[in-house]
This record gives sequence, C-alpha cells and structure tokens, in this order.
Amino acid sequence: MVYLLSTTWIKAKNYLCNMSKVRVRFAPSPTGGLHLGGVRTALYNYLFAKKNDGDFVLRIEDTDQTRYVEGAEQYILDCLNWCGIQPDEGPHTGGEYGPYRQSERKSIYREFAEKLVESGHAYYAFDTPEEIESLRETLKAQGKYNVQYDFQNRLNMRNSLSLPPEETEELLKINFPHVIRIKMPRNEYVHFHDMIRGDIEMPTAGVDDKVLLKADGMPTYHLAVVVDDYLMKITHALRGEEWLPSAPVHILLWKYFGWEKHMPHWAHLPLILKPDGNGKLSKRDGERLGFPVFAMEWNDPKNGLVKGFKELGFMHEAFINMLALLGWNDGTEQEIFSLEEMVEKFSMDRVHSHGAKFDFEKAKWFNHEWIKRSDFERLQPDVKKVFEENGVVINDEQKLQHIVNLVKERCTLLTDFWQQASFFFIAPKEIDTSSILPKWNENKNQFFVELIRTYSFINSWQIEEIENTFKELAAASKLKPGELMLPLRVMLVGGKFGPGVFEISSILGKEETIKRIEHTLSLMK
RNA sequence: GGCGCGUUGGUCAAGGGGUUAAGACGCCUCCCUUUCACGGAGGAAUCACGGGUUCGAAUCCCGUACGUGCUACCA
Repeated sequence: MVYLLSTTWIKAKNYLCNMSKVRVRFAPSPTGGLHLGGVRTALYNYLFAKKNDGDFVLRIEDTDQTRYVEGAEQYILDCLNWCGIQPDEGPHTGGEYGPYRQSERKSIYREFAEKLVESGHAYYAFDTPEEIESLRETLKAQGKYNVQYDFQNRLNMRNSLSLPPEETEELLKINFPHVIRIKMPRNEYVHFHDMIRGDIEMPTAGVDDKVLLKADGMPTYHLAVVVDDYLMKITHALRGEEWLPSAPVHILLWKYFGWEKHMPHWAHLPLILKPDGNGKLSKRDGERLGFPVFAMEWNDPKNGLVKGFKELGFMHEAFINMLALLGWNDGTEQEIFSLEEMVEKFSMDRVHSHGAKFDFEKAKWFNHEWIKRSDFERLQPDVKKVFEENGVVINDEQKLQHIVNLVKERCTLLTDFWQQASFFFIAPKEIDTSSILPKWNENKNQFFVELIRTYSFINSWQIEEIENTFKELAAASKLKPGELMLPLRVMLVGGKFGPGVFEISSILGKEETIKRIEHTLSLMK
C-alpha cells in the first residue's frame, strides 16, 4: 500500500521533476518595444519557474539582422527589471549555458543543420528568392492556393533532392548561396501534449519545408529554438499561441536530432487581443485607441517616442497583476495579487486556452486598487518623482505623508497625485471661477471679506476651529454654509475637487488660506 | 483557400451533467459626503446557432456560424 501510494505520487510529480530542475526561457527578438503580450509571456514564464523552484532564462533571439533595432535589448531588460521579474540567466546576468544571444551562437547551428542533411531529414536548397517567388506566381495562376515549398513541388526546385549529387557538391564547393530546409514528411501526424490545450494532433502536410539555416548562415527561429532549448536544458517551453501551427516542425526536429527524451513540455499561451475586436493587440493599437501597449516608454528610431504604462502612472505591481489576470486566475474571487502571491498560486492548468481582449478601464482599476492599498513608504518615491517632473521638490516628508494618505484614494494613476495634491505645495495657477460665478453675489463677497478678518484673529489653526468659525460667521451672515463651502474650496484648490475643505485649510495654514481667499476675491471683481 | 486553436453579459471571468449561472470592470439608481473620490445598497445585461446523447445539457458528442492564429531565408 505504501509502495503503491508513493509510485502514484512519483508519477504525478514526474511531470515537473523528471529528475532535472525546471528551466524556462523568455526569448524575445530585439525588434522594438516590449508590448503587453510579450511582458505577459515573460511573466508566466517567471511565475511558472519560481513556483517550481526553477530557473528563468532570458535568451535574445536576434537572428534576423534586418529587423534588429538598436537599444531594444537593453530596453527589454529594463522592462523586466521594472516589472520585478529579473532573469536568473541571460546576456547581462551570465550563466553556464551562454552565450545567450543567438547571434553570438551563430557558429553552432550549421553543424546541427548539416547533421539533419546527413540523416536525410533536411536538404540544401539553392533557389533564389526570385525563383521561389516565381513558383508562387505560377501556382497561383493555376488556381492553387497552397503555394508552399513542400513535398508537392520540392522536386521541381533547385535543391539537393532534385539535383544530381555532383551538381549539389559543385554548388556547395563554389559556395553558391543556399539554405538548409527541413524535409517535412508527406503524410504523418505529429502528436504532442500541450499543458494548456491537452493532446494535440497535427498533420505534417500543412507545413512547408521550413528554412532551418538561412543563406547568411544564421538559423531561423525553428532551428535555433530547438537547438538552444536542448543546449540550455529547457524543460518547459511556454510561448505565444501563434507558434502552435509550427509546433510540428519543432517536435519533428527534437525527434530527428534524437533528443526526444529531453524535449520540453509545451504550453501555448493565449493571445491578448484588441479591445475593439479583430486581431491580436499590436504596437499600433495604442495610439489608435488611446492607451499604452508598451510596459515602458520606447523611443523608436523610426516612429519616435511612445509612452508606456510606467510613464502613464502605473505601479509595476498593478501592471503585472493586471497582465497576469488577463488569461489566468486562481479560481477564487481574489483579483489583487502581489508577485509573491502569484508565484505561490500560479498554475498552468488555470491558464485559459482562449484569447482575451484588453480592457484599459480594468487596467486602471487595478492601478487604483494598488494605490489605495499601498502605504506611504511604497508611494513616496513615485509621488515625489511626479512632483519633481512638474518642477516641485518636496522636502517636508511628514507633510507629504499626511497628504498622500489623504488623497490616494482619489488617484487612479500615480500622475493624478499632481492634480490631487499639488495645491498643498503651490498655489493653483488657475482658479475655476466659472463654477462659482453664477451664484456669486455681494452678500457672499462680504462674507469672505469678513472671513478673512475673523480668520486673521484665530490663534489655534485647527480643523475644528476653522470650521466652527466659518459656520458661525455664515449663520451671522444668514447664509447657508453649503453655499459658501464650494467657493472656499475653489479659492483654495482651484477647482471642485480634493478632500475636506477645512482639512485642506488646516494643512495650508492660516496665512496661505487668507492669501488664496484674497486672491480669488480680487479675480471676482 | 488550407491547416490549427478558440467561443459564458459590452469587457475580464467562476462554473466541466441537476446552481435563482458566482464575482470584477464599465454603465444606471439610491445612500453617505454641502466638491470630487472612497465606502455602502440596488439595477439592467450572458451560456453563438442547429442537431443529437440523457429523466435532465452552459457543461458530453456532431455539425454550422463566427472569432483568431499560421500559411516568409520574421520571430
């Protein structure tokens, strides 16, 4: 009985342990800003790794030199840093499986590709891009839709399968530009298990003979991902759903290399979709729909500066919380999670298999919740920064703490602290007199003139005192306090917002309060 | 066109044969607050469609529709 129990347990655990440590990788291309989908892929990788005491590896997939963008790699790292999901290994951190940039691993891929040629699973192809294009044109003209370089027409092309061996050898000898392509089997079905989608069966016929090694000697994603995952001992490959159709190529490659026993467990993450319907969220949608798609500000060499969630006033805790909940939840009603809690509760079988439309309103709600729940210590540096960006340096920490706690529930974004609290430090530049003017009259004017006089005699500038004085004077003037509080508020903060008006006044101090009333009174004439 | 993957209110979603089908965002009403928020109470709104299987289907099966992804010497 004991024996039975333990084998069952081992079987269940085997999925994760399999004697080796869990190792996952986030493998972005340095081609631009890191958008929501990318960050979430990184986050799920991180959560899964940490949940299972594993390693989170960053690998830079820079095999396409034409798309390489200067600064993008550092940017990716900065984003991960801001989100608090630092890699355990990577180009900047190091590690024993480096180098972690595929461009720096260039020399190792050719050998593997050639091994595949030797074993008959791949072949050299000498077609020029123009020749391939012309094949497509011809086939299309014949009304064929499946215009692929595959079993149907590879023998009509120029490659080591169609050419006599001598000619192939000759072409190789003179170093004629060529690629290495996988020879996809004609009629096979590839079966594999996806941690999110369950068992999947896909026909090989639908996939073309993917290029494995490009003419410039760089591997394509298909070769590099398999070779590197093997070499880096990756145990779980979590990536976007867009990779599902080419999964058969990768699985076949693992098989052809004879590495099947080491193949990682697969998980294809759902997509994040545009809020207004069709398509996956793309970098352009932000501008079009008025919300950020990047984690942090990205200065694109071509398109200029684009703000990110960070600059907009998002807390990183809220940002990753929101992202994690877009495609995963723990099955309870809890929605607010810290990174640590997510690590503790994350599980792949609660990740959804369908895409989710991004909702900026909900994203802001997460941030609002995080601001409300954060203490002053957490908020202080961010709030100070917002003030500094507006040209106000704060020295009085105690005053700041008081104010932050007073207004934080009114702030959805960190940048809102400026609107909600700047009047405590500097007099409002503009007074919204239009909101009091319609009901303004000489009686009210008299009241405030009198108020200034009365206030100037007050010795203890406490809320109660300020309020009582105000109300007594209102009663004496036969005016309703309610009709006078709004004008006072506008005089002090510049508009119809902010915490209790007497609380504001007490923080402002007697002199400043009087000064601001006088100033507005002068505007009302 | 082909091949995948998917489909619970407008959005995020729980629920995986028997529920009045949770909850959150947003929207609306009211209370609190002589501002704006916060908070509280309520409301409108949903199982894509059609067939099966079953005493019973949001839940299982099959079709259809729709969405989405891939179909590059991009990842």
